[in-house]
Amino acid sequence: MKPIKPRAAHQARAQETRQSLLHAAIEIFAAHGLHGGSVSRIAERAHSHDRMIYYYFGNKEGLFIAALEEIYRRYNEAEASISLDTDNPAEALATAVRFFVRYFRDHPEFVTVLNSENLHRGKHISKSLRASQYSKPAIGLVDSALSMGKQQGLVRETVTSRDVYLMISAMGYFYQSNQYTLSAFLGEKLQAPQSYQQWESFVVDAVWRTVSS
Amino acid sequence: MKPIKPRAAHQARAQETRQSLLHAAIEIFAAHGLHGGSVSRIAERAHSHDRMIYYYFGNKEGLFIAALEEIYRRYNEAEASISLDTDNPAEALATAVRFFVRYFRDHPEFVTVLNSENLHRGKHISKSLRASQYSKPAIGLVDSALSMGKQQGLVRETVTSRDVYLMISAMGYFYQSNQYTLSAFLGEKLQAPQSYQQWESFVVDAVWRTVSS
Amino acid sequence: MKPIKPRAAHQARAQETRQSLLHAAIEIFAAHGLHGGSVSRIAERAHSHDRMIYYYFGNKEGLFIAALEEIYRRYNEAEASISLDTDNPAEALATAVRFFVRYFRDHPEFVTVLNSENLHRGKHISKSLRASQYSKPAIGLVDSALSMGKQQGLVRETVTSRDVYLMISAMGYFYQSNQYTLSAFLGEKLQAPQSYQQWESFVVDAVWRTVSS
Amino acid sequence: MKPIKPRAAHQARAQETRQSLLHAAIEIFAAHGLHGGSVSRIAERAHSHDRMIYYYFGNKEGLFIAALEEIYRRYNEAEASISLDTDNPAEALATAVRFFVRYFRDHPEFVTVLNSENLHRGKHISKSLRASQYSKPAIGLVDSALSMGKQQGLVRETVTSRDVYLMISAMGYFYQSNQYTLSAFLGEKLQAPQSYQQWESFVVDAVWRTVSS
DNA sequence: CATGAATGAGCTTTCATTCAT
DNA sequence: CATGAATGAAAGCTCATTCAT
Repeated sequence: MKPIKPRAAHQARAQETRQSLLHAAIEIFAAHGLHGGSVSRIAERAHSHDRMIYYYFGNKEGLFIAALEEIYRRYNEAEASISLDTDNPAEALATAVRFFVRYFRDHPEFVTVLNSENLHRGKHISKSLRASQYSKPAIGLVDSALSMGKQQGLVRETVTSRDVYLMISAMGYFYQSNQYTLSAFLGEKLQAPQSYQQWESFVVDAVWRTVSS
Repeated sequence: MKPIKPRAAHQARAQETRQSLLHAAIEIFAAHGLHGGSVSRIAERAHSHDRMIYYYFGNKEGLFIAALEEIYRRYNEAEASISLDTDNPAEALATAVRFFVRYFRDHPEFVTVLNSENLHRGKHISKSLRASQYSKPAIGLVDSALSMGKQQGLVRETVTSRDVYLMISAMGYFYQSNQYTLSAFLGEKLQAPQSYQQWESFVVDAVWRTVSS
Repeated sequence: MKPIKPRAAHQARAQETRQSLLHAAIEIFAAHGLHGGSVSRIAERAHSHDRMIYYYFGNKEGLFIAALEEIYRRYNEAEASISLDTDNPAEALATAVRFFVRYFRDHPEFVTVLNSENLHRGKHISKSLRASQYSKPAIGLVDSALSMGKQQGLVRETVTSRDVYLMISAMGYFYQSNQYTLSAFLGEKLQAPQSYQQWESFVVDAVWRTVSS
Repeated sequence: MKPIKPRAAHQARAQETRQSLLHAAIEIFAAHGLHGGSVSRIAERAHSHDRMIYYYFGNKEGLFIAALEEIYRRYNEAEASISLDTDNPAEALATAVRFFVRYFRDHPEFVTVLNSENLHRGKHISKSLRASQYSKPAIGLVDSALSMGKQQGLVRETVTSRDVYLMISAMGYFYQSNQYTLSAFLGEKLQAPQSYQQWESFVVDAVWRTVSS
């Protein structure tokens, strides 16, 4: 018999190392960007060594691409767990809006890592094969809510799910992404519960007013 | 008599050096972020020397703060040049929307530098005295359009200019800021004239539907 | 009966791995020197793994020693295949000269690996037991040609085979070894067929003029 | 008056730093090759810092190129100091031979650095503008001795100075360059005074026999 | 016989910054 | 007002090698 257990244990520890490096990378990249986050700090946070990053991901860029794929994977996973009220289009859309807005609020690493990627003009995501496949589900959520509304005659036929998805994302993402400059600019702490609550309601309302007939 | 002219010439040259360093800094910070942009590259692009950055701005942080103030100054300056149609609220608001959306599109350095600042949790803008004074005018533009609309009974009384300003900014800013990841995500080049045009129209429409009574 | 065949097959595969590592090592060391050639690149070229180098050769130094022995072995093997014209000393010497000059030209790995070894002051060859036994045959070739010539009264008695061997080696080796700096220095591509041909003829002539009475 | 002294002092110290780095580089590169010699060890030996190498030479490659130029410069300088006996061609040629053979013996750094360069296929020397101009003088020495001999009818007309220069260089260079492998191969310490003396005499003799009519 | 995982030292290079004039 | 020289820390990455199965 082959020594199946030892090897399995070996691989398990290896996966653990890889995963902890990846998680640490997401945290560090989220906090300091691609340039600001150093491989040694990532390795340190993962209780591993610089060398392992090169072992598992080739180089820093490979690690960043993996981090990018992972945050997209989580985003999709979270979105897949949402179930919409199939009878009430307005409520379904509101649910979708709340999901997106809250996701951006509760996952600042998603926001900052994407900003880093956009600073680099999407150079890494274009190298990723997996990342592209993550797009459809997200739009799908909005699409199903809109389709429902169109069937019931509550949503205008000319509205496209692409525009509405962008609208929702924009309003949720920007509020989180630019919270610091906006807070200074508006003289108001945007992350205060009251401020946030007002904004969420406003977005739900704005989206429905925009799409409804 | 004092040699007043020579000193003036001296100061003029000094201002010139300072300005070219500042402009170069904005370009470099916009392209590579705060960490990615090195002082030597900035000095090189300005056809000056590293040392001059310390001479005029103290350190890299001081230069970044100055850059931040400068892009806000330009933003305000541009906004001040807009005049709204005082009779037609819908058109006035549309004009404001187009101004913002286009400003973000045409000034990517504004977007990327602000993203950098937000990555650093607004650490620099809070140290700037000038930056805070730049907030009011921008909102003022939206505010005047909304006030006009409210007077004419075309805009709902409960709508706040803060929310509408955020809505417009979000939709214009996000489209530019996240263009690379969105393009990969949606499988569509967002900066293509057609795509952009559709988006601009959609934003104008969405804003009006949101605020109108 | 013992499973003799399987073991033989096993050993054959092992020898194969060892050999491919050794050949890869010679290529890499020849191209980049001892320091420039890394064990991982050698293993990669041999379609094997770093670990195998340690398995078969102990460490990088052991591999280099083995490579050194191997190129000497080949050198000797090639020399053993030469048969000289026993009647004509001049022609015999010319044949020997051509063999050496061409060997260095056609086996640049011999030249560069030896240079590497000399850079390290012969540290490895002194550890090799086999290498020392490879010396006699090479000189023997020159020696037999000279002896023949002396018997026939065509070669001066005071000439030693050691000096002539060095002379031939020097002229053949240096031309190959220093081809790049010489080409730059002389403004002439030494490896061009014409240049090379002229040189070979010159060496044949020079050697005979030097030894003949 | 301008502060000419301070600046001069400044520049003097700077030149000193640059020179000590260059000299250290030649020693280290000579001892360990391009790859084997690390910038930190070079800086250390020069009582300076790594950073200064990049300040003065751009990168390691630039330093190596400068080192290459320097050893060629010295080689030329030494050659320029030789004066040949204008009446006696045989003695003039012997003087030239002795100069070259002894130069290679006494300047092993010239030999090993050139070997390093040839290992890298002349990639650096081709980037150097100065190096190419150093070629003519060296050949000139041989050329003048041969011309003299031809005028006096002592040297064959068909002999070219290129071939003779190569012959002399080869025999002097190879003896030094390959001393360690040759010593192991021949079972004789080549750098022992007796061995060396015999070789020098042999080369002087061989060259004259080769060129004389 | 073979291999995936891990290690620590070292590499070349770039960084923001200060010194001395 | 300006500059060349110098600095130390840290960056990303590769190295030869060993461990545990």
